[in-house]
Amino acid sequence: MSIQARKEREKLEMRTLILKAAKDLFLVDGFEKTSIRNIAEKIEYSPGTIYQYFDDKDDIFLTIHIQAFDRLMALFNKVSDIANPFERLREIGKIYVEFALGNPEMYDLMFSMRAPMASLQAKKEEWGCGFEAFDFLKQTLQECIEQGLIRFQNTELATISIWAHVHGLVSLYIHERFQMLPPEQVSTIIHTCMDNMMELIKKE
Amino acid sequence: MSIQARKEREKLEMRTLILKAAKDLFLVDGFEKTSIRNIAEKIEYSPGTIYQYFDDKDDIFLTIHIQAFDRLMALFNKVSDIANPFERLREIGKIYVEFALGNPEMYDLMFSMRAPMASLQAKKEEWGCGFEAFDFLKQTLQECIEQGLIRFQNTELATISIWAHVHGLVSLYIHERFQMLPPEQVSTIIHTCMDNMMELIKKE
DNA sequence: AAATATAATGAACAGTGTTTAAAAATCCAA
DNA sequence: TTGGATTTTTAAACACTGTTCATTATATTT
Repeated sequence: MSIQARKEREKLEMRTLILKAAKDLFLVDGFEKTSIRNIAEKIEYSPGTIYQYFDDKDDIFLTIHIQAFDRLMALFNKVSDIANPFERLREIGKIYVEFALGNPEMYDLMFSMRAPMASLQAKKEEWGCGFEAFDFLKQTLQECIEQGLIRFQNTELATISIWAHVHGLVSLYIHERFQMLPPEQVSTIIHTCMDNMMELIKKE
Repeated sequence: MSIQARKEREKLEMRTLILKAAKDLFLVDGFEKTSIRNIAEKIEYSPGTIYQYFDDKDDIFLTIHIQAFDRLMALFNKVSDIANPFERLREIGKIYVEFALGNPEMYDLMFSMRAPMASLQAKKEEWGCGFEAFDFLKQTLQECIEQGLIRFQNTELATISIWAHVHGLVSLYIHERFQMLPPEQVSTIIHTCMDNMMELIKKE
């Protein structure tokens, strides 16, 4: 069964090759402006070959989408051992903002892109990492509430509210909607907003 | 000068006709999936004609964009006479959420769409309504701070923070990122989050 | 009515995602 | 090692896209 093993390995290598090329192009030119022909050209294969390894363009997106959530989740896990949930929350926020600002196109793919979410619905079983990240935040806030550290009673409400707040900040920034502010200050303003939010939700 | 006046009127009517068709299609199928040929077909003209009235697809988008902000601003003006700035803020929030949830595609065009923002930059002088809406919120928060009604010191920070919070909520909803929640509850959860936020920022 | 100016058209260009029949490469058994 | 079966890659084709432009049709002015 050695030759079959190699075949499967080669198939996987090809998939990885396509994914890497696609991701590079998505992050530079965006999802819409990246064509299958662009990806094919980059890996020096014909466009048709790509359809041997992926159903369609959305399938490529979906796979990258899942990988991105795995990456974010890996970053979150680095602070999972912080005992104080409020301090853990602060670090989660920092990681989230850093991730978003450092990978704006990827963040967009993860939290804003509209089109391919429908096809993601279909393959829901493959997609668990998104909920995982949400639950990680939720768990931390649960502990915050239990220890009476934040001005919230309902865990789910707190999770959504805080996530929405941070998402709103980075989302408006990424989509260039802070044009009424001095461009060089925007990045620091986001961090000030984060600190401010932490103070706002802190009990006492 | 009557015939020239009529010509100008006809030109404007044609522009309006194109804009209405484009808007209808944008809101149903989205910006990317709507083609110039679709718009042309809807108004029963050839695709080339559209380029007699608009520079390109982005130009059509930009015009609709401006009109949408005018509409939002008109809604805001309805509550401008509420004396208590905190209550005015509450109503602004309601209007904003209602507008976003009632016109999700249009909201997307206004606050999330990435591509055509670049060409908007170029025609910055025509675009004042966006800043107007931002300033309206800012003015209200300024009054809130002056009267010691909210737990904020900095007006600009408060404006960005609150805007981001609400934008985050409606944005995640519109982009279908609340799939971990029971679908039928999502809408009410957003409103609960809004009430919660108002309580959170309220002083005392 | 003829000349001029304006507006609408449809074909053309270069691009898109995707499908498919044919060609090339690989594998396996004789 | 060779020949047949399988798999993989390819290029062409299909139906689209935004945009441009020479031609045609319409309307206005002389």
